[in-house]
Amino acid sequence: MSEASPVNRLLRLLPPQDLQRVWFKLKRITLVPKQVLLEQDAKVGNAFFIESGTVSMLQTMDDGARIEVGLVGPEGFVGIPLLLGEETTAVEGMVQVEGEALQMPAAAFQRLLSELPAFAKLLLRYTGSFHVQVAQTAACNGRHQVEQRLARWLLMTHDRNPGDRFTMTQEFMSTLLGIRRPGVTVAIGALQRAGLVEHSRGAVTVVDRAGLEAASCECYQVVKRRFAWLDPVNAPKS
Amino acid sequence: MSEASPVNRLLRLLPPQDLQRVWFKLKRITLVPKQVLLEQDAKVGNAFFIESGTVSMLQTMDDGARIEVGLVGPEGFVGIPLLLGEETTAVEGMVQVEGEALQMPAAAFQRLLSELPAFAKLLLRYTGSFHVQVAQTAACNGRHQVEQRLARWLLMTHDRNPGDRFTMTQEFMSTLLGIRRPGVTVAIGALQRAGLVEHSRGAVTVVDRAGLEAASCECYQVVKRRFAWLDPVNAPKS
DNA sequence: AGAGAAGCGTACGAAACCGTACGACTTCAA
DNA sequence: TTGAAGTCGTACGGTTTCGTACGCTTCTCT
Repeated sequence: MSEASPVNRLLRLLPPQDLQRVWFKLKRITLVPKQVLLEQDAKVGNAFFIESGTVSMLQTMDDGARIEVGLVGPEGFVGIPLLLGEETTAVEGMVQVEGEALQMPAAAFQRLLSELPAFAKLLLRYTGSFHVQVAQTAACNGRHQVEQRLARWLLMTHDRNPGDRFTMTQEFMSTLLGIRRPGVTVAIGALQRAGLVEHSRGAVTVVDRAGLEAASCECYQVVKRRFAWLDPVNAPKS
Repeated sequence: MSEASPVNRLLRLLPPQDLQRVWFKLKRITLVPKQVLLEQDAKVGNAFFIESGTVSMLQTMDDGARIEVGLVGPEGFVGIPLLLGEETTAVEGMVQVEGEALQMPAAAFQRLLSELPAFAKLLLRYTGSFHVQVAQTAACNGRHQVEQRLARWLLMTHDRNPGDRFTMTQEFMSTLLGIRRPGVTVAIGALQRAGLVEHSRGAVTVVDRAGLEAASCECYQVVKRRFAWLDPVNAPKS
């Protein structure tokens, strides 16, 4: 890889000389939907800085049910266990929307962490924000209704991807939200009747973003504010 | 404080010379039920190493509803935002069961983190385990039933406190679980009829721990395994 | 073109849980 | 002692969500 010009927000916030050091160890890869970056209870072999697309962090239950506990896009990275000194991960990382990532082997990642304090500091701060996202999801799952949660999820996905249309089946959304597939049909139907989204076979389009924010629970805003520190300064969405 | 002899697992796992350094900055305080250690959206003034009792990490919703997203006892500390370089906390820390803690001012805490790599490494690893606890709670809140969740919560509290009896109103439990108060009456009644617990006005007693584990969801075991690395070697509960 | 698979809309009874209310009993302070 | 507040058991209708099933449409492969 020649010139250091990442899209990833964390990498862009690095001091230029640190970025050079980090850049040498990165390999650009393609993210394919349903691709598993972090396998549950397995060793973490790489860290991934997302360049485009989104990755879902999932818990798998004993009965095989899965549910999303966090979402990572170009604002973040996958591989928190490496940063915190854990051998394995309890949370699975699966690609949700196709894109690209910059991959770094675990050994190189950990060496750079100890050599570049700014790098470590940045990733730790991201970890804190991500932690809030997971905590808010826990609260949201406990108290809020399906329609609100779906609206929140659409907004989070919208924030992390260009354009307003996402390839996404109801089946997949139902898994991430931890609900029945027909539950998605009903909830998304309600959002569509309200003129907030449009959906067709295997895709959803955000039509009225402000309306969608009003339809979602406060959890969206709470988490967004926590991530505001790494937003591009002059690039609000739409 | 004279001799460095903490109960707290994190402090006990420190190298002796590091513990000496840390010990000087600690002040022993009493934890009173409902006391707030970390105020939501406020600056974090101190870190707290729990010596006895438990502290709930809570999210407060816009409608005033609260719900627990994590639980800290003598195995851990309160103040993760300080470790990760955040100014404020989005999660409230409130004492759930009375006890004691060792308190350290934020400035001293951060200085020691940079001077004692083993200290920082230990707390980061704890943060990883705690993160799993929150993620599992998110999944649990989304998929599991009230009775299972209550059983899990009783087990987590039991692990972190001596004896089998806890002072605890149904009202308080309902808040932590994010459910109605009569929901607790019903759920705890079912557990009592099954001979797993006994409850009277303002208190719950664990009677059949193994049975309670069977009645809870797998979330309990998943999280417990993640915290096993800091268990006392020869002190399994009951 | 035809068959199969994938994705979606809808329906229905059942279960879980909610919001609320009320009464009984206990504790505590005046 | 007596009132007030705290705590708990119970009940009831209403809402949300579940589990499941079925049929329609669209896509894909041969």
